[in-house]
Amino acid sequence: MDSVEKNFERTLVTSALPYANGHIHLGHIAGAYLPADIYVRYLRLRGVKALYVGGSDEHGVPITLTALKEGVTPKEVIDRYHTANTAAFQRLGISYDIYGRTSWPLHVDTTQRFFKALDAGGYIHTEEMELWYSPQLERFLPDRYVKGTCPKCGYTDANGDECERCGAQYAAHELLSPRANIPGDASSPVLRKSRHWFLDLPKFEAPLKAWLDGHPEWRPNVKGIAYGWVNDLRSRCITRDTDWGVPIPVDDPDAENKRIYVWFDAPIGYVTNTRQWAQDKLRDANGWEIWWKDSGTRMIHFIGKDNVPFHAVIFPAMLMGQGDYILADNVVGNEYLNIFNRQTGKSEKGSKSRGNMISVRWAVDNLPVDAIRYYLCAIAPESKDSDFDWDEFMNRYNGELCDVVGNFVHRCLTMTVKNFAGRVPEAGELEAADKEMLDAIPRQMAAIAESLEGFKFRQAVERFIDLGRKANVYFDAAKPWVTRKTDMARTGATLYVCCQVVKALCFAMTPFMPGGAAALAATLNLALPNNGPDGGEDAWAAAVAPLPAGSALNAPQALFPKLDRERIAELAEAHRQGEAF
RNA sequence: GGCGGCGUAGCUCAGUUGGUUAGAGCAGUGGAAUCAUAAUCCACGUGUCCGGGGUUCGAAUCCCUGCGCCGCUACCA
Repeated sequence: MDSVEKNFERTLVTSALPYANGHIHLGHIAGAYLPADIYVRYLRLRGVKALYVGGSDEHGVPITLTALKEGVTPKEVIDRYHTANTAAFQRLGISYDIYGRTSWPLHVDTTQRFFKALDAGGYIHTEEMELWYSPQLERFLPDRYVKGTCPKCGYTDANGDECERCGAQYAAHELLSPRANIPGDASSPVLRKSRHWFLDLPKFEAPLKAWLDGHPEWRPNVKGIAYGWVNDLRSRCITRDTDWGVPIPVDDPDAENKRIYVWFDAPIGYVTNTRQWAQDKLRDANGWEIWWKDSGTRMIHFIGKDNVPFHAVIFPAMLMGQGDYILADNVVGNEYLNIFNRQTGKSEKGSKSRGNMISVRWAVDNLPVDAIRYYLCAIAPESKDSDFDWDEFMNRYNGELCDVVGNFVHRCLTMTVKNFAGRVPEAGELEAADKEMLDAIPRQMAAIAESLEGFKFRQAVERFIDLGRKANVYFDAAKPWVTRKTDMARTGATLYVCCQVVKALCFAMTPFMPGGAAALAATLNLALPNNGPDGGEDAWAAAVAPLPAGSALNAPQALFPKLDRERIAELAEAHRQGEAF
């Protein structure tokens, strides 16, 4: 909590912009979205000024190829997925302050400003390249859309510039028997010359190293990948032969049929969307600048590991080239969530061709949101890949969230409401065990906060469950159902203490399970704060203040209904049949 | 090939800057309890800390090396 409050006045949180060429799935959520959302919800509870920015990434060649295949316009493709993904995030409770689009007109301006500043700084030059061109489609093809025979080992399914089998890398013209890797394109691609714009990454080597050296606290996987790049920087092509993207802001006929590379403009989308937010919400065209240019802003990127080079090397270099932008304080890169296949006993990478993806829209149609959030947080792939497994999903949700925490809350509130007329009892005389339990509350809350602030979400949710475990032990030892028969004052003391735990649990669960938290807050007649980017009261700190004796309680309901084994088996089977997308 | 991450109990994983008999949850066995969402609590662990070598009074932790899994390798977004 120190680093959040001591050094920074506000926190800007971003989640990677999902590509608007498909539905988001649980793998995306576990890595880049749920941890970010939990973090932001925590900051808001603490009253920290926090802005959470996301949006759709809507440019690039793959979208145009999807449009081509379906016989629709690229605009129709991005509208479809932007709408679907916006709804999916909303239903899962991913609480963006703004979920924007790189197709917004404002984004052309932001992107071109970035490009021009880099150009003016001498960080951009042009080079002539030889690229694959499809005579049939009359367009250039990125390497991923060209296959052929490896010149080194003869593998017939080699990529355009690299062989998956023998690992060889080669120039485009060395590939044998090139063919387009696009359904419906039977032509043989040919090489054509094309002039492109390059970002001079080597010029940023020293500042990038200094910046990375200043952040030893980052996750090892992120630092490893970032240093790997920074120790061998090369210029990077930032334009493409396509008409779907931001026009290159140069006065040059060669730029006419080209656009800025989608990977250059995607992270700039964070800036655009902040600008749009300031315009819409603050009605202040300059209101975004404090979030990007003031040293009091702490910027945190949440991404999957595939995104590390862009967020820990390229985008920071682009920001450095602007002159007046801040850099990220942390890049929280996650590994991947795989799918565990019970039939084979093996972990599988999620892929469309395998049909083993679980889309968010399918998940929220069939499962409680809190259950999804709980499980995905509990297995977040923070240091290595993890597996989604149906049996584990049910066992952990039922056995931990429902049985340990949910049931504790329920047994405590039920007894209290029945025996004390729906009010928190008087504390009366507290014994050693009571005081110990009360003392454990702030201790455990601090431990959860420490985990969250260190981006250790699995640990945080585990510590949350631990508070429930401690409470059950206390409850069992105090035996209020026994003392009730002989000593109502003692029973009242026990339940008073338990009610304090329940209140803390309510606040502690808010970032992870906002649905359950809202239901519990209603039962306790507590108001959870609704802080926004302007910050507010530190409700997390207030969570450990006691719920006064006499406070009215409503009849409790099960916060987290248990999942039915047969229903889960049905869903697992549907998933196995490829119906979960 | 180069680079990075990971390898700890049947399973999933924790193990700060090297320090007493290496921990938790789940599963399993036995017991207690009956307030509660048939939910809880207590007891029970002979683990080659992936193998090998080294540094050290002392290594799961640091160094070297081998093996295994995963990923990246710059035109996949």
